[in-house]
Amino acid sequence: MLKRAPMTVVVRFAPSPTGFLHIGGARTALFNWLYAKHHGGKFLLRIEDTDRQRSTKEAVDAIIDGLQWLELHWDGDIVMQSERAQRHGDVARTLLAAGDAYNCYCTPEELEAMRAKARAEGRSKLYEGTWRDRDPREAPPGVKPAIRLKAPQTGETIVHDHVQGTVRVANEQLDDLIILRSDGTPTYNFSVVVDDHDMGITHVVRGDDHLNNAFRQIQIYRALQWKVPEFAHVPLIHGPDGAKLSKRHGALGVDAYREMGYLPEALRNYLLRLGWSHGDDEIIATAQAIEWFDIDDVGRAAARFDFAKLANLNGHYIREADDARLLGLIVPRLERALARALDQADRARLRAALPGLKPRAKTLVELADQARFYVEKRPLPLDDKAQAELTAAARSLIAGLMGHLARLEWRAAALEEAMRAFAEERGVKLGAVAQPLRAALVGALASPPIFEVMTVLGREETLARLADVAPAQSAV
RNA sequence: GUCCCCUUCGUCUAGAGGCCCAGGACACCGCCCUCUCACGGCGGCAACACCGGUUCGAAUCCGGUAGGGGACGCCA
Repeated sequence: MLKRAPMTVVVRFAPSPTGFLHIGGARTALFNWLYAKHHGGKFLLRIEDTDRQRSTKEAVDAIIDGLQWLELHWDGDIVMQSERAQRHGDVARTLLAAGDAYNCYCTPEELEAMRAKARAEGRSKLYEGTWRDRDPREAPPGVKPAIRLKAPQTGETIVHDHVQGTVRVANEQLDDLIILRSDGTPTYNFSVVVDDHDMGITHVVRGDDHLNNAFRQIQIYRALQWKVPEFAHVPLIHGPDGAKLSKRHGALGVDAYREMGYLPEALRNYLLRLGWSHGDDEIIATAQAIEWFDIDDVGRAAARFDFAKLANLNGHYIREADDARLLGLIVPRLERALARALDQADRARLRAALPGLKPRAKTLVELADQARFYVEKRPLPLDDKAQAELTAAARSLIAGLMGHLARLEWRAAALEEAMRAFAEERGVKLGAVAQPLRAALVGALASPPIFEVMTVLGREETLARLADVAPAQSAV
């Protein structure tokens, strides 16, 4: 007996380029990618651009950029569905020749009437099979026919779905779908089947808005006598209010998340946990996800998008991120904000400041924002609270401090020791010294530890910033 | 309207008949740490949609109800 070689998994992500790569699509891509990696299979990319009206080059680029940013790399060349129209037409005509499909000469008006009638009668089958058995010689002259599949009229079509379970529908609910339009172009459901077959797709993992399409597609596979692939229809992502995700709540392109300062690994981790879990684990590195992921474990219910949780995860990954990498990510943001290029000294200072900045930011936007004071040119802008903190008393206290600072060894520990001594000498708490210093050095009342700030800033810059707020010479 | 799917804390989820008067995480609220803000630690609030049934026993199985979602194109 012939032993079949273990099936190699081949999956695909097949977006239609009518907009950016949105977050739901990103998750579908992630699940496909993880499934392929887990099984040592292939992850292919196919662009479904058969709708020439709505497909754009920009959208194709956005999808490619998005996948690359998320580090979801595909295998082989990108398949452009539009380039396969000839093949689709050939297969459709094969079906026609074999009698498994037929020409339909109905006009749009006739179809519209049928639809209205079906709805009025509470039927889901819209096309009545008018031309299914009618003699083609009765075809009205001058009307170009569309080709319809001669779908089974009895029995049922069953999908053994890896996520949804066994779903069945009576064939009498389904009508004869068009596979080739009257202009000769293939329809979506037909192109998908031909392409998935030709690409050797073993597992179709996609959004569950396609579950209904699976029935039609299976009928096509059967008519063609092709092996039906495995299916896994993953639930859609909803907005915070439970309604379909809209732009307002996060149906943004992944490029928007990048702009908002999220790290790709954080987004991957977040998207992974939306609808899938591994016990109580929350922080799951990609390598670990590849090891654990199985499409059968994806839940069937739609999940709501939650920015707070994404932010929390992002904070975690920022803390874990390499300083050099973060520096590279925030420099362009700072240069934009400051409207000037950062030099080596600026970069060195930021690099030194990063360990203290990291635990305080949830996004790169926050990180850059909080790092800004380190490279701001004097005189440092002070926010309202810092302004209020710098009372006359606080300013003269700073003036009194400057003399000490000029002589100190410039190390955080030594600075702290000296400040504590200074505070004690004056009979005040350390905070009474630290907060005015922070106001003057940072321009705000929240920052990394003030002695660390002073160390990173250096003696010269520190004293200069203090001098900027200290009362003129004679003050004590 | 028709077909299909879904329903555990506010949110993401664990849970596959007794381990659960339901566990974790985020968010929120306290406390601790502390020069501020974070991080971190500790603690708290908070859910099995509803109604029947099966069973000695149900979040887990079955049926119904309600609510939500998706699909119904010569769009993809």
